[in-house]
Amino acid sequence: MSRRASSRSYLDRLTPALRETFHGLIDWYRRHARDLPWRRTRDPYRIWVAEVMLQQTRVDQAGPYYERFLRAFPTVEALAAASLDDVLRCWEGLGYYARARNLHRAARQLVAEHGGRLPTTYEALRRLPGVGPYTAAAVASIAFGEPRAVLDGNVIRVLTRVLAVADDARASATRRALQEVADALISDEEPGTFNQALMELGATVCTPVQPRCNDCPLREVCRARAMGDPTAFPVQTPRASVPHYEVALGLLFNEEGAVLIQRRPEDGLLGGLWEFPGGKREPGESLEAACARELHEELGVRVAVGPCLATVRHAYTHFRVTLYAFPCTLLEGVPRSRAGLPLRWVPLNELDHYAFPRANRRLIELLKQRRLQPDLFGQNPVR
DNA sequence: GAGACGTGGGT
DNA sequence: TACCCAAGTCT
Repeated sequence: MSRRASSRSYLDRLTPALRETFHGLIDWYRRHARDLPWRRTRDPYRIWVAEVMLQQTRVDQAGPYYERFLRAFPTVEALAAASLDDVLRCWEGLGYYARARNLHRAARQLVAEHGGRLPTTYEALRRLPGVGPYTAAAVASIAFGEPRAVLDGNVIRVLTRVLAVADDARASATRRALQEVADALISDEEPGTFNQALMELGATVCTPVQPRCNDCPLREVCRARAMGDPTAFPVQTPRASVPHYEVALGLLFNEEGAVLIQRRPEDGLLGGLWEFPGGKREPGESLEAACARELHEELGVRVAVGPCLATVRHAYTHFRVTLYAFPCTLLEGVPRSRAGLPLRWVPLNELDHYAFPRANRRLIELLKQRRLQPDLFGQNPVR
């Protein structure tokens, strides 16, 4: 079963009949393609934005963001001229915020060095921050007609099923061999359409669960279907379970009723987004103590911690958190970020002007609902 | 190469 | 509830 990684290949499974059937995907696509916003444009910038938004993101979720983002930043120049905060605010809720930071950085790079135009080749696109093999192939083929095969989750699923690939689909040797197959199949006349056809098939017919094999144009040549259980492919190793953290957040109000927020470092998790100060509870520590300790460590102040006002649970990719929000009263000191992060006092009705992580935003919504019960805030009036 | 990096929907 | 995962990229 296992071969030397350097020699792994599935090209010998590409029979003439199978190649012919794959070629028919372009016609299938013309009849079944969904009408999606980014399929109505030839503008390379718009196609680029769409492909970045679609990384690890469902079409239904990206759709509204795509429209809104391009209204706000209709051109490379407009995106380059915007502040990162404005870009992140537009991206809030879409996740993987490095995509927005890289898009912004790449736009500035293009304006500074490339006349604000997108590169027209795979190799040149690949050099832009946030543009990996998938995005470079997608933009090069769809916007510029370059025959470069995309290999995304959809294509991997379709190919491993049709060819009954029993190797771990996440292994790099398998990826390379599948890329080789996709390169061998792609249409030289309509590479962009072929790429989208293969992805569309994976997204709408050859789905992870309950694939619609009876509607599949590849059903006659699909080895997985012949074997009886298409969902046995792609073969992947199960993920490890994720840790769960408890995080105490401090709601520190000033005399005007504004609350203190701080901006996260621009690299790493949720980079560049704003949040309430706080941090993880340590073993044997109460949540209230964790809140006071974190505010002391981060802001150099001593606070009295009131009763918990709200909790939010949230699942990230590789861990899980529960947020606990505590109203805090300043006892000693003036808040200053020890890490040199930007701090700001913000009236509750202006929190919408800042990009927050989803879990923080849900917390804000809960607190707004309780504005009519000022006693909940104890000695910290909301108004 | 393995792990970091978000979020929402489906089962 | 808990787990899976979706048009990936970076380090």
